[in-house]
Amino acid sequence: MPPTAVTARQAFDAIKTACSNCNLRELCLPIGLEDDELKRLDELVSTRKRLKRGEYLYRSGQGFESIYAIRSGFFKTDVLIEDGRDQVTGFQMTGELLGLDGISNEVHSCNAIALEDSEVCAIPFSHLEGLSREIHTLQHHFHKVMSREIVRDHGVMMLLGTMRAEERLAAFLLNLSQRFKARGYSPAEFNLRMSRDEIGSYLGLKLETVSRAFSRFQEEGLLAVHQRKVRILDTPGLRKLMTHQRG
Amino acid sequence: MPPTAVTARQAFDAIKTACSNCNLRELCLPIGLEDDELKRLDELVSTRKRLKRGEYLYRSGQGFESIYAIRSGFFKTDVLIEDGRDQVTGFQMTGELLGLDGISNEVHSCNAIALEDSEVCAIPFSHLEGLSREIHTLQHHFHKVMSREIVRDHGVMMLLGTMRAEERLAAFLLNLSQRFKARGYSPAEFNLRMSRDEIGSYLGLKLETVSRAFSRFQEEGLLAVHQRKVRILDTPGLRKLMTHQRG
DNA sequence: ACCCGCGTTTGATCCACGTCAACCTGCCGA
DNA sequence: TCGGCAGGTTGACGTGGATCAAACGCGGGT
Repeated sequence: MPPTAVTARQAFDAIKTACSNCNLRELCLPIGLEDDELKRLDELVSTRKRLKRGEYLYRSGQGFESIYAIRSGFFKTDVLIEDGRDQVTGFQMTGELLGLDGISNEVHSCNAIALEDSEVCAIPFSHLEGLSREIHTLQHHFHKVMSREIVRDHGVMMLLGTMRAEERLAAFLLNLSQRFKARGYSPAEFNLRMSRDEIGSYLGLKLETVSRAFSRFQEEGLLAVHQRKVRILDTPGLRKLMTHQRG
Repeated sequence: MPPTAVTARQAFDAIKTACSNCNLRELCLPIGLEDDELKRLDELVSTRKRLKRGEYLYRSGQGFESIYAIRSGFFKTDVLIEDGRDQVTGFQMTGELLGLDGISNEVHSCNAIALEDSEVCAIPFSHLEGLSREIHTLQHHFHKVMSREIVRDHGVMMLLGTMRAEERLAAFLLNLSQRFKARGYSPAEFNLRMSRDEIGSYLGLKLETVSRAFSRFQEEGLLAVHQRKVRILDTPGLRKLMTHQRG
């Protein structure tokens, strides 16, 4: 089948937003939907949006009307308060949803910023609610996604509340590793999309502490770091460090 | 209308679980429902359950099938990991929902423990999903509740990630105060239902640090504490301490 | 190829909170 | 009434991570 066999129609289909031909459908909202249900989901995922590195997808205080599924790229969400403090509340990658925080008050309660050039599908929330009233599977899956976010947050609370610096970083790296793996990338070698400062903010540490922890892991042969390039050499070692180290 | 005018039927109605005559209906799931919708919600809130102080409502790992609305009492939720660490992830009071964490994996991911004698309404989750497919208002309200939980968790992350001990305690007390107020109790004077250790776990501090912070607030005239009895004397002072104190 | 600037690394010092330990206090049961 | 004890307070001391400061090195622009 030579390239010339690609019709205009096919080219259009390939470009247009559609869950049914998105290779993330096993990762994203459509999980478990039947073909005909998937077609209906296509209808509501109307808008696709590209963002350059550093661009805001939404800002705290802005009106909420859509949630966003990440098609490609990498984001962070953060909260900031008047006195200048800010807390990175999460890093989101391909297939994950952004904007769930906005549902409660119809206003976004954090900022979402692209850490690399990215693309998202905007899903008007009222449409999603409408469709999930009709498609049980979609409804249930959406509830699971929200619940998973709550569970994840509890994990971060545990991390921030009880772990020491190196344990936090180990937990962070293992989590990233596992998520890259789930997306078909190497769990052992990846590029960090965020700065030491952003990692620090997420982990409740200063960038110097993060940097030192990286250096220490390297000394101990747990991983190889060079700037933002990380190669994990000893996953069990990291895991042990994360759970054990008490007293 | 003398007491004898209370019929058996009315007495029964007063006792039986029913959102439509629950005085929490403005606080709890039924918010915004029409009378006829409220009646339908009554049907699904089938079971009421009493718990004594210290009893578990559910445990981490247990199968999930219901969420719970607190009718009266006070709870904590916590997560614990093998090595003995535990993190209190929240304190819940009248009108709040418990169990949202269980939706994601059909298994509870934390423990819920009554901190005083309490009563909850069990809401079978599949029924709730069913009904919320029919009642838009209920669906939307439920989504808001879940989203609010996410936003709350972000607030705790901010607290754990960026605040110093006294700021954390101030934030905690102001939050409690505001929630008591919303329930018609005094925002200035209340009894803590939890120990210093539990507060510490929630705030990522040791009980000694919590105790010292209390003493310091007392010295500074911000509040009067005696054991678990707290009287807030200077709300603006606490608020200032919470947001300002940088450098 | 060079320079400039930001993100990162590394070192020296400081301090908030943790740790350890003693003591206090209100409560409950005998 | 008393004794025991769990929870809370207070003090002395240690330490992990923050802070301050300096130097490094990579990437982008000219």
